[in-house]
Amino acid sequence: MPKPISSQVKTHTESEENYIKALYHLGGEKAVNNGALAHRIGAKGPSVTQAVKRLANKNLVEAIPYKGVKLTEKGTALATHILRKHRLWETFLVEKLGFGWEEVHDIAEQLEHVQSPEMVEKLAKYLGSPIHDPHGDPIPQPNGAIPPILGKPLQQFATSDTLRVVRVEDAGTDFFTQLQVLNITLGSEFTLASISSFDSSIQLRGADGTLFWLSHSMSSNIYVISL
Amino acid sequence: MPKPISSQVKTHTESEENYIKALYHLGGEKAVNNGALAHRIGAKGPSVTQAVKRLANKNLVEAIPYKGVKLTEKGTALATHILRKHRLWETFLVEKLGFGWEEVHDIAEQLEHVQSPEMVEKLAKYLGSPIHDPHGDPIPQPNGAIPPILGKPLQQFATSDTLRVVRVEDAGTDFFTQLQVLNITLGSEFTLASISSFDSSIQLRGADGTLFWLSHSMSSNIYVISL
DNA sequence: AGATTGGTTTAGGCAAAACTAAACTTTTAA
DNA sequence: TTAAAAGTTTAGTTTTGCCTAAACCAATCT
Repeated sequence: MPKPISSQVKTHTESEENYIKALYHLGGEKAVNNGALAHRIGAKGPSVTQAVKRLANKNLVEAIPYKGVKLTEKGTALATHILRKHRLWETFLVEKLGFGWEEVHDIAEQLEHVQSPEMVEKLAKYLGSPIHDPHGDPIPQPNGAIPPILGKPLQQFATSDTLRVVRVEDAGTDFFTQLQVLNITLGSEFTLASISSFDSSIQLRGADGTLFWLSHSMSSNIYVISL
Repeated sequence: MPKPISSQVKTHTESEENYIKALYHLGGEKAVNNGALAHRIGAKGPSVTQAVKRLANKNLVEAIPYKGVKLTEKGTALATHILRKHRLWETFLVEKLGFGWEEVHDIAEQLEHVQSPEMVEKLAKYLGSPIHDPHGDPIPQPNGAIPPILGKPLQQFATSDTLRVVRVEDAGTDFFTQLQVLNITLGSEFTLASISSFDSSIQLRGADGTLFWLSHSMSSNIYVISL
């Protein structure tokens, strides 16, 4: 068995990839400051300063001390590629393995670090080359292009509008279980029955006529289109 | 978006898991010496000595200096679980994504480190709870039980036996491409036409009557059953 | 403007995981 | 049975990636 060496050719560490992801999420083009990055990563300031130096050495970011960090073109390309993997895996976990929305994030966070370009494209094909993941988030394409971001928050619509849920923000387990309780999924359709002028909570009427209220913090994470 | 911290609960590092895997492969029950482990992992002696200490602290192995290392019960359980993941992922890559035999090992080596017991079992179910992977190797079951190891090397059969390929050893890319050239896959059936007394190469007759020779190094990695 | 506050960076530690060189066992062979 | 060869461990270094404490810049508030 001529297989002595584990021939993994990892071009980036997981930590590096996590920083790149965080920067993309927080800033995109714009510069991000140390504190925000530290909070997002879940590390302390000095760890971030240090990590940023390593990333700068690899030309993944540009940093100005005391000012902020931003992704280079190379860094942005890496970020979208990781995001592509993350969202493809989330799609796989939900559509093929039958996981619920709320369960897939942490697993996809591990899977996204697996490095094999061929696998990513075979996976995409296997899933039917989706352009949105189970939460409705756009899946970056192989060339880095980002499909349209669907919908607007419920608040931005008016009473008696007919709406369809096209995207939900990943706002933690409690949010998702509440969605499940209310039987709201991607594609659900409602009419906007009323908006409370007191706390801006929203009342919806389901297709079957049932009425229910959504708190502001719920509705601000639900994105819809008007039909 | 209350998602500041990446909540990966990794109980073992990848390096640790690789050592455990290697020990299982080399020794199973028996003790393994430093050199063999170093060769298998692709590291030098001192790195191994050090790693073994870390593993011993976690009660995954028992080590006697200058004598050897062996897995504890806990270590063996971890090893079979990793092997289960590895072989399930290989099955996925071949059967669902359409990869060839030879391509999947390195990718599965990354996927096997993803830690989510729920995912492993959903994946197994999704694949039809297989007990052998695409190479014919047994997939350890959730309780740690190892399904039967199929077949014996071609050498052990006699002229005019009718045979079916049930397993191939993972002997590197060249071996697999040669199999492909010869159109040999799991389930292929042959009769053993002759055995060279000179170099113990083997001549097979395919179902369609075609005759061809296999070198000893090829045939020793092909496992068959007699029909 | 000057001082206090807040955010950032440097300095110095620690653990994992690899390495080389040197010391130390164990085995083999004269 | 002792000496050389082979294999293993210790000692000390490196890099990644995190930490705390202390120093340092920047922005605000009186």
